[in-house]
Amino acid sequence: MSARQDTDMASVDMEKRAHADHHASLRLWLRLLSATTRIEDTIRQRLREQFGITLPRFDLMAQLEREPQGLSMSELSRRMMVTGGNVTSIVDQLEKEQLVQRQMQASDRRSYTVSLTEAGRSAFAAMAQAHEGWVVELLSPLVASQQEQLHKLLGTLKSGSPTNSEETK
Amino acid sequence: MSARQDTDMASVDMEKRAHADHHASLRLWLRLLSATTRIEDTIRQRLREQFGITLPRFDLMAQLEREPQGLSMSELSRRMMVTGGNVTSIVDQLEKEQLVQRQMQASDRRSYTVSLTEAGRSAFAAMAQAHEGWVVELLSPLVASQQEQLHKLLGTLKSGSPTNSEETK
DNA sequence: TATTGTTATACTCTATAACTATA
DNA sequence: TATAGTTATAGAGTATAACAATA
Repeated sequence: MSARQDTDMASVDMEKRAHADHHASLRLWLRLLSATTRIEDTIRQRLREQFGITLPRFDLMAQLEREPQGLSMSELSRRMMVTGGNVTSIVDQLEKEQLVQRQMQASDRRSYTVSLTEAGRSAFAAMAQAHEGWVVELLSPLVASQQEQLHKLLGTLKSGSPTNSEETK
Repeated sequence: MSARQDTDMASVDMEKRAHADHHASLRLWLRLLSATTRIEDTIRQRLREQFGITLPRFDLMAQLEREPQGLSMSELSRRMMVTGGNVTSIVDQLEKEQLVQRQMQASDRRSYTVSLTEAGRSAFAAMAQAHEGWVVELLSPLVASQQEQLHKLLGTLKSGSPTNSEETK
């Protein structure tokens, strides 16, 4: 067998392997998407039914709960990765229900600080507890060691595709 | 050490363990959600920029591509897990762009068969190829064996939480 | 000029419900 | 009556862009 032939065969094998891997990646992605969507939809539905709240509103409250001193609108916008107008609308709704409050900033009169009210804090505590229970329930098909494994694998993915072969800009 | 004490200590340990596990589950869920959302948003954005198509439209075409003989509106509705009116609207748009076609059913005049047109098939082929490349790229931080592992773990999750301890109805 | 936040608008996706035609 | 599909409507979530107030 010549080196030439070896190279040809190897390249054919690599091509086959690449195709198989591509299909495996696609199957993995579809499974990742459907598993996540199923859980997310369940949580969304239960939040609506049991607490009359939507996921973005819950998420905004969760951001505020982690920052007792409050956050500016622009910081909320950045953390929730949505544009400013949307944050205004969510905060408007939550403020109407007296779950959050806007407070003037002495230092910069353009800017507000948004924080949970006392009612908001206790409402969020109840929701967060239920939410955690649902998550535990929905992930329960995996035992603790499997969950740990999954957590690690997803951590590798989280970083944002560092082996990106596309143009950077 | 009495049996009584053993029981107490064990139950305290179990409680601690349960709390730790709950927080681990929550962290896992947040990581699962953010990883999936990041990939989904990237794909959604590229589909829009490069092909002027939305994810639901792409998904509908993907369903049809797998069934060359076509699908009824109600079957599409079932598979895409959205209500009928939405399928009508998506099919309307795709039909206007001549990517899919409605064909009368001889057997039941209430029902249509929707299938890809020739243009739809070739347009979808181009999109699907790009899509697969993006998925491969976005999952590339994980090597093949890790992807396989992830696929298995998600398979356990996929079934729909069989250890569901909540009321069934 | 740049930044913070609001307002106005538009679009997609979704669900519900009333409707038409056919079975 | 029940089913297949359409239409109308409403609401959530999102983005863009114009705007006012302040820096």
